[in-house]
Amino acid sequence: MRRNPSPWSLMSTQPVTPESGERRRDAGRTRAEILEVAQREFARHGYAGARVDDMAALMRTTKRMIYYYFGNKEKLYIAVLEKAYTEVRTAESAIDVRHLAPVEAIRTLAELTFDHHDAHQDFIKLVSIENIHRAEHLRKSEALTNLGTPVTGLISQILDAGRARGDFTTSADAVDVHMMISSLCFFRISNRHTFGALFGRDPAAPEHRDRHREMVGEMVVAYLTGAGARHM
Amino acid sequence: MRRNPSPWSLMSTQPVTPESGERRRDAGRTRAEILEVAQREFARHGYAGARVDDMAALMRTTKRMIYYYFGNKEKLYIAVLEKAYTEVRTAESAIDVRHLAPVEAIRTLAELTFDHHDAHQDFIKLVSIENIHRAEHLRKSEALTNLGTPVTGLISQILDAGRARGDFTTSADAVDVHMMISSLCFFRISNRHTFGALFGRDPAAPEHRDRHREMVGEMVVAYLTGAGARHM
DNA sequence: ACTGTAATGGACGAACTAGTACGTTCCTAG
DNA sequence: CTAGGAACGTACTAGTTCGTCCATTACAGT
Repeated sequence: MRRNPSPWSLMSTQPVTPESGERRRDAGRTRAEILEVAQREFARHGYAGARVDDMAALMRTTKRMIYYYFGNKEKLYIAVLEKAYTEVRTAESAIDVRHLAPVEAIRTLAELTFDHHDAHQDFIKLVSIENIHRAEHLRKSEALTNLGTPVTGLISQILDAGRARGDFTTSADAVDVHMMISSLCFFRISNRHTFGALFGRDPAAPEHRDRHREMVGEMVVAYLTGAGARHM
Repeated sequence: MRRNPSPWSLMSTQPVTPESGERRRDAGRTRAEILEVAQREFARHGYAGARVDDMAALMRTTKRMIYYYFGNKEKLYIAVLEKAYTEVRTAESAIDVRHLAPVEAIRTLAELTFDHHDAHQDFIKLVSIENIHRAEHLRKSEALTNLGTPVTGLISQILDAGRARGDFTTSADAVDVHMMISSLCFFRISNRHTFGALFGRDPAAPEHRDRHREMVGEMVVAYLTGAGARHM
């Protein structure tokens, strides 16, 4: 039942014996593989729908190891969430648009967010699943609740700079702007299946990506620069 | 274990004995109550997470009746989906913005969509759940796949009229515009829990509703009327 | 009243599923 | 080389969960 019988080398917690080929026992590799398979299975079937036995069958180790390293199904799920969120946050903090003028900075930020969502569809599924469960697992994780989000700070700076230059007319607040950008990037991935079934067009299909990316950037910029305003 | 032991009268398929008080046997009422409870439970726990036994405990009838009327869990779930989608589609087809000028028509459509999402959060959860399962149940329902969506036709008309008058500058297509509007309305409900946990603000809280409604309308109008354009 | 049938209830079973008891093997420190 | 613990595998269990069997009751038409 094992898959991928070919030799391979994944991350190892023990830097000793680096190039020595294959190890029979490698806690780091086993842990990593469990997390990898678990993420795929949870994303595919939801929390309750994912089966621990099925995960075990998809791994090069046994179910016993899942419980050895993670204790129970919920802790495994939380570990998957933590890993996924941490990766996302790492990528997010690498964004640097300080060298750009406010309008192009916010547009670039929106487009990078777009690309990031497009490239991490499993993560989006996990977030959707977590929302169905009212974020009860996310709230149990100190690692995640403490992990602040620097992106609103960045947006706040861009908005201030844009208002100072007179480019932005709205009094919009950073959290709201971030929410709008996320909305536009998230939906076309999260709802691609129902939307596709009802409208005959998979919104996450590659042929729409470039057009949608530009639309998202345009919408955000158009809103902030205040066209079509119904301001008093 | 029964709840609500008080007498009541819900919809009945048999119009005979209308005011005669209580009926012991009423297929219509039983069916309706099963669907009602099932919708709540599926929305709360997801498809796999919802328990048929739990539903039965929440009803004034027994689990046997669920299987008597719906056959199995999946068919019950599909019936819930069909009911929810049909209700939404009915409300949607009642929208009439033909008396408005294009700009205000699209803004009103966006705001009505916003209010509709805000008022039907259980439906949004069902859609999220269905997307986790790649819309496999939705696709099994002829009633749903045949049910075309008139909203894109409406948007198409508005876009044409707006372009004819020179109000709209974009070449945006109706399905894309509908997707953007849906994105903005859907996300703040579907992701309220994770977003709220990470940013300390529940985006679906009542105190943000009016501001967000206006933001959504503004974004759509601003985009279509083409402010901040990076057009070639 | 009477009878066929739709509607209903309760108890049960087979299969599944999270989690564990216990024994074994590999790796490394000393 | 050799403990001793970390890493691992097999087989199992206890509880859950979907679905069904069979008996029973209310209702409508005659």
